[in-house]
Amino acid sequence: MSRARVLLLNAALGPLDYRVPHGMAVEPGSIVLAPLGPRQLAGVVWEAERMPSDAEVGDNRLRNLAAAYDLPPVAAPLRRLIEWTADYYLSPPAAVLRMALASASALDGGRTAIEYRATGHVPERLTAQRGQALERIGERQGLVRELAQIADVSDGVIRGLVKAGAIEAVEVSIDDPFPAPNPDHAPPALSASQADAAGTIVAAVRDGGFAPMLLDGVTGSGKTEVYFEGIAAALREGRQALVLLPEIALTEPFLKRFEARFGHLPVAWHSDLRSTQRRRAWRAIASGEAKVVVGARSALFLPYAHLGLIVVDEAHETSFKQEDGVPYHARDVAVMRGQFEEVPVVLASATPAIETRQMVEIGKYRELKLEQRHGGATMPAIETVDLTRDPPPRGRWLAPSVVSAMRETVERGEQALLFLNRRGYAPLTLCRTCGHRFRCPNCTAWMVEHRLTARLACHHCGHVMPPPAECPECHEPDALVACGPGVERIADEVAALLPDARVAIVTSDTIWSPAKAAEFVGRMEAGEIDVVVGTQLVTKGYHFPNLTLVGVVDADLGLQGGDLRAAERSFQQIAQVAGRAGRGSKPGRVLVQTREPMAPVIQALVSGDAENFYHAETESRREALAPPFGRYAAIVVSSEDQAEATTAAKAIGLAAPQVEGMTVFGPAPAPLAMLRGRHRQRLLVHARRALDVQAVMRGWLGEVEWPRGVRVAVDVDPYSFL
DNA sequence: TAGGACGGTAAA
DNA sequence: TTACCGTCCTAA
Repeated sequence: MSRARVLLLNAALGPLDYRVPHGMAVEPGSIVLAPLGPRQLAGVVWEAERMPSDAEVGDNRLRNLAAAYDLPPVAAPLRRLIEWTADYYLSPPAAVLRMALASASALDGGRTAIEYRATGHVPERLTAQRGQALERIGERQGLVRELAQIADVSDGVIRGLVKAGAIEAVEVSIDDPFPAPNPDHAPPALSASQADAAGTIVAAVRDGGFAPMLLDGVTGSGKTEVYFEGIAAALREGRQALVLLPEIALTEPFLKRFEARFGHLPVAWHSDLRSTQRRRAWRAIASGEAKVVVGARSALFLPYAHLGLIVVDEAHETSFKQEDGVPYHARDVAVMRGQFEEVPVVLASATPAIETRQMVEIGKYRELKLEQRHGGATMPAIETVDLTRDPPPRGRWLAPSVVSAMRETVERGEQALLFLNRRGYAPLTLCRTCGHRFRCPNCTAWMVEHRLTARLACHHCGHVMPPPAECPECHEPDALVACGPGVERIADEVAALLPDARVAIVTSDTIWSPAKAAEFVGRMEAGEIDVVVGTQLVTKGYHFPNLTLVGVVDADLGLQGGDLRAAERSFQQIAQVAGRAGRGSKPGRVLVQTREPMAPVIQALVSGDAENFYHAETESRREALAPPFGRYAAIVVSSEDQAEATTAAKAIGLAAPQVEGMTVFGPAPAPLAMLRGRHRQRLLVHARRALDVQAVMRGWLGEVEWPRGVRVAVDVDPYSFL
């Protein structure tokens, strides 16, 4: 009897055994439909020996598989990746599998229509009309109505011929195919160092095999053109290429550049796709028809038919770390996928993460360096503006020197960008009379005022309320004041200072779709915007030749909170936003407002001596055995009931095993002690590199029980300590 | 006694 | 996760 172990799309369940009915052929990787209780669920056949199940189920208790989908099986490298990801991030394999089978409707088939064509069989009763129809239709194929028109007979005649067996129905796909990008459409003229780097990537793609590379080039050095050559090589080899971008807002400029280079658009994959687009893209990826896929991190787990290259652009971006569901880091998983698929992986960044630099250092990744900006552009000069010496007037946030630089820039007909990583108008609303602060009822967070949409909003749970007319505590009217700046408030300030300047606000509130991003890019390029005020959304990817001034409104913002990566992240963010300046023929200037101009991060930016800063950061991490020299894992215990969360967290803490090389801190209230109505306690686990911390934690958490309302989430390699 | 809320458990 | 079952409670 033939049995199959199936991993179903049900995160709560391990693999289950089924009987394979007669006439059904399955192999490891086959996508199947299996009965589960009263329902049917999709799943994938797995090697039984790799997916141990708790107890063997006797043959007599097995149920038959309901169906095998007519789809290519999930290939072994992807199955290994799913196992690895589940194992490393302590997540259910089924939850990872769900990301691979991303679209339930994709399994059921593409959009089809029924067309008809002649079979060659001559019907018994061959009337004049039937004869005419068959003669005129010949080899042609089409809908009943179309054939009737061609033959100049009524629909009935055609239907009669179908019944008589002279014409047959065929199911055809009516999804338009994705046109294949052409590697020879418009090859670029590369600089010597670009050509060098491109040559290495091309060779790696041609040779095949796992080859992790860091493409480390200053902002504006033309990294995209370089890895495009790798994509061209993959296309010539008849293989697929995957490009991961950190934000869907960045896909738009990418698509334009891609189309200019390859003549056609790549296939886009992101959370904003409509279900029909998603289904079509998934099927094209699985069949191999989709040659180049550009997408957000979720594109990483798709079942590529012949993958030849993976590119992670802006690889230092923290948005590659997924925070909910399976908490994986797309940059790290991309490298693992490259290893299992045996294909090169290019991590592109102007400001690589310390983890990535360390891999270069120990010789695991090859480094491709681009030291110069492309096309003769120079790196912008970075200057500090000491807010303690050159302070803005009361109630304003732009220092006089920044204002005059901005004025000059706009008067020259050039564009300026002000960067502040704070959405909305003001981060806190306060009652001047009684001191009441507006806080979110569900989270440990202030309600942020948004004037554009006229409401207060919580940035963590989405709770909104209308702007209050009076203080809810003391009922004093006109006593409420907005505290601190957000991008909207800076935009107001710019409008007051330069009344004629055209100001655009760029945040996830205004750029929430690729279409919106395209519109913004278009207005920027057409010169319809003088000053952009934006959050981290504008720090990367964009290329505006006429943008010559960048102002960083608050460089100290990112250094708060004592996060282990705070200094590194500040450096990356400011270096990236500075990199938007002077990308064309005109030189760029960057003004960084800070209260601590002597802080190492700021000094590193101003002096351009990043190496020293990185070296110091790396050494302090090494000393603290912080990543990548050691590992952290966070255990977040949450419940709607505060006492329940605390009790469960304590129980987990008490059950912590004594293991050499592992230290457990906490429990303590998590940094956001309340989030979306759930009280949160956190334990932080630190482990030496060599320790199999996942195995220890599996054993540990497997022993502890907690009540139904308590959720325990493990985050391996957490990014937000905040 | 019907019906609903809740908790426990099986699903192959 | 979802479905189902038993228990307990309340309303009628």
